[in-house]
Amino acid sequence: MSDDHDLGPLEAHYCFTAYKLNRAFARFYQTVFGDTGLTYPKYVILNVLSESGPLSISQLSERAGVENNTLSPLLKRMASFGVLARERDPDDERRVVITLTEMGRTALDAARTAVASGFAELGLDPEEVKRSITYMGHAQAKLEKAKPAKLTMAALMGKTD
Amino acid sequence: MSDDHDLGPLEAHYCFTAYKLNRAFARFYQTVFGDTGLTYPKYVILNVLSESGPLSISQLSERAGVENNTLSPLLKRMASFGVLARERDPDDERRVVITLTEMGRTALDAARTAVASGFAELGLDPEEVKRSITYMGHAQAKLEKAKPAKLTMAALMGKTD
DNA sequence: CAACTTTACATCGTATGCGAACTATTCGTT
DNA sequence: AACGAATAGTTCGCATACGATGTAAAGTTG
Repeated sequence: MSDDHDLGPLEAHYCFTAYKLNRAFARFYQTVFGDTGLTYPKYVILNVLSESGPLSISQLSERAGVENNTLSPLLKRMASFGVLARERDPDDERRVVITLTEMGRTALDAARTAVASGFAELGLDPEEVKRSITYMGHAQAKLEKAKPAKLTMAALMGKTD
Repeated sequence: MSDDHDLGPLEAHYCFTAYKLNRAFARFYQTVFGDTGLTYPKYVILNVLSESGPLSISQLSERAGVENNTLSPLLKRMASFGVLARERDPDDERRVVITLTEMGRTALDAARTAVASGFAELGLDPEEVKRSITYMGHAQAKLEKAKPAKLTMAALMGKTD
């Protein structure tokens, strides 16, 4: 959609811009990762594990910003691919500990190099990016605190009672 | 993930921030729309149709920023819900023309009111939002032009040949 | 007019995201 | 020791996103 269109308030436009930017990034990563089986969420997880060391699924959920119910199947696929290992914590069997494997480290190194190479050619303005990150962080914090009223089916249909 | 973590270059951080902001917005809309069956992509489509009048699927794809192969099933669901109508163009039977129904207009009005109400409570800084939109637009344009090299399976596995 | 190319849309297969509900384990209270 | 609450993770069902492929219709060329 051209930016001539007005989706309503400024927030709606902001949302739509974030929607398009997110998918532009998704496509960029999809192109870089090609047919390797790697995806952006998997890449994020590998990075988090590389920096933090082994984590429980809940900890990983928190650091990677991915829901538990998204992580469970995702981590199972990654484990069967061989980039990480899942193990029940013997001290607390509710927990599963996720550890990067050697193959995972190798894959991450290669992925990081490919991504960095692609980003180097983008030519983004570092000052704009830094400011944008800060502003987006503000917006995200406020959105997560919001408690908007729910639309009902009756209201959607224009029925008043 | 806390922003202490460094995903690598500034671009990677930017991507992760966009990823989280997009999902924060998605959740916000999901909360507002509740069990009505409405979703953010459907909301965008209704808005585009409301402002542009009837469009072909390709035109809608372009204005809503949604791929044709995502739109086809989406529009079928929306048509069976009753908010829009699909009709083959008699002049060019390759094309399907999408038209908002009266029910669609009513639903969109209600949705816009609910969304605006939720946004009104957010308290975002208008100047930050405007700048952010501009910067994100720049980034999106560059990402869409990028032609990054693809990672191969061999490179992922650390094999040199 | 036939053959080929292009365009528009649809389907397939697989990916993720998330609300809801479920199962298993641990912790706290009585 | 028994029971309920809380925690951790899993599964279900449905949503979207998109590369690849397929079908049908229109346009172009010789």
